[in-house]
Amino acid sequence: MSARADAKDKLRVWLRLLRTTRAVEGALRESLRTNFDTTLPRFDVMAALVRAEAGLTMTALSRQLLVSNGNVTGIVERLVVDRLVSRADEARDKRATRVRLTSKGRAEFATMAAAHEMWVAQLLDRLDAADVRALTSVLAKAAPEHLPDHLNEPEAP
Amino acid sequence: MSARADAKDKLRVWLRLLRTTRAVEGALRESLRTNFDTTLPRFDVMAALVRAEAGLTMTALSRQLLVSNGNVTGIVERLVVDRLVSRADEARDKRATRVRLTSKGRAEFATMAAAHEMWVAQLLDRLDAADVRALTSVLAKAAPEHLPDHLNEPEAP
DNA sequence: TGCGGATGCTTTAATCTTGAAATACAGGCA
DNA sequence: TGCCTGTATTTCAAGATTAAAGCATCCGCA
Repeated sequence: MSARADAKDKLRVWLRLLRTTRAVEGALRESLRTNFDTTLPRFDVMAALVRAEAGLTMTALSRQLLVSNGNVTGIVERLVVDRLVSRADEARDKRATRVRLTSKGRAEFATMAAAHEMWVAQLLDRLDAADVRALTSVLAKAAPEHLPDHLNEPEAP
Repeated sequence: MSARADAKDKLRVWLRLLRTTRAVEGALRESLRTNFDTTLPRFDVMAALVRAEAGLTMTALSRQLLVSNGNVTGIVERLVVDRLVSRADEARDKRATRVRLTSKGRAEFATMAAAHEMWVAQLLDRLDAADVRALTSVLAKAAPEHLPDHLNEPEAP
């Protein structure tokens, strides 16, 4: 196959990927809003934090979510106001802040996460196990780690 | 496989899908900014318009891009200021507006689209033809048309 | 004809998002 | 020690995004 045809096929599949992702994201956003009165970015931040018992720095958060540093500041700020996360000075590095889920945040996230998992399963209802495996393996090859430099996330310390 | 394990696998693959899409989108956004001093939403609107010789209404645009109607108003407004698209009253329906690429818009888009296609091909470099086919067929099953109602786009008149 | 619900669009407030600039601190090295 | 560069974070301006409200128009139907 010519490089030109290959590029066209990749463009087509990229557009399809983008469209599917947007549709699923939109459905999840709507569900989060109507059921829990919250937003996708807030959910994403809490999801990143729930696995980090000891909390994460702002930079670790922004790298994990692939969003800008300034963006995280605002989302965390609003979560702090709602007492869902807390901030504490990092002992070893006076520049850094350690962000953690509060117990309230942990409790609320648990409820939302269960619903979220169910919604995703419903949205991807038509995919069978083989589809999921195929998708997983293709995405592994195209994964962010293989993309240009500035998108790469340095390994944890 | 249990429904529960199935749900977990779907959640995992969804997170991977989201992350990959974000990484590619981020790279494309950066390339558009540094090379053409424009943004992804502007590019998306122009891409939707380039295939519609006769133009599109605001609603058709917002449905095609899966974004809200109010959002399109703002993006088109800025494109009009830059003389890349034009607005005209729709003859048959006084509520509607028909948006078109100007010749300047068409020319600028042609240049950007060529680069964009190349960038996408590079970003998806590691996928071979079989991967692209597999991805296409899986996404076809999970496509937006199969997602909840409010995400569906009614067929053209 | 005229009513009533539906549709197309814009506006608004709130949130999200980015990229760049500014501030503060860290760490290596002369 | 003192500087220089790099890192962590916040702030800012501009743009993007949504949901909801409001206005104008359309269309089916009594």
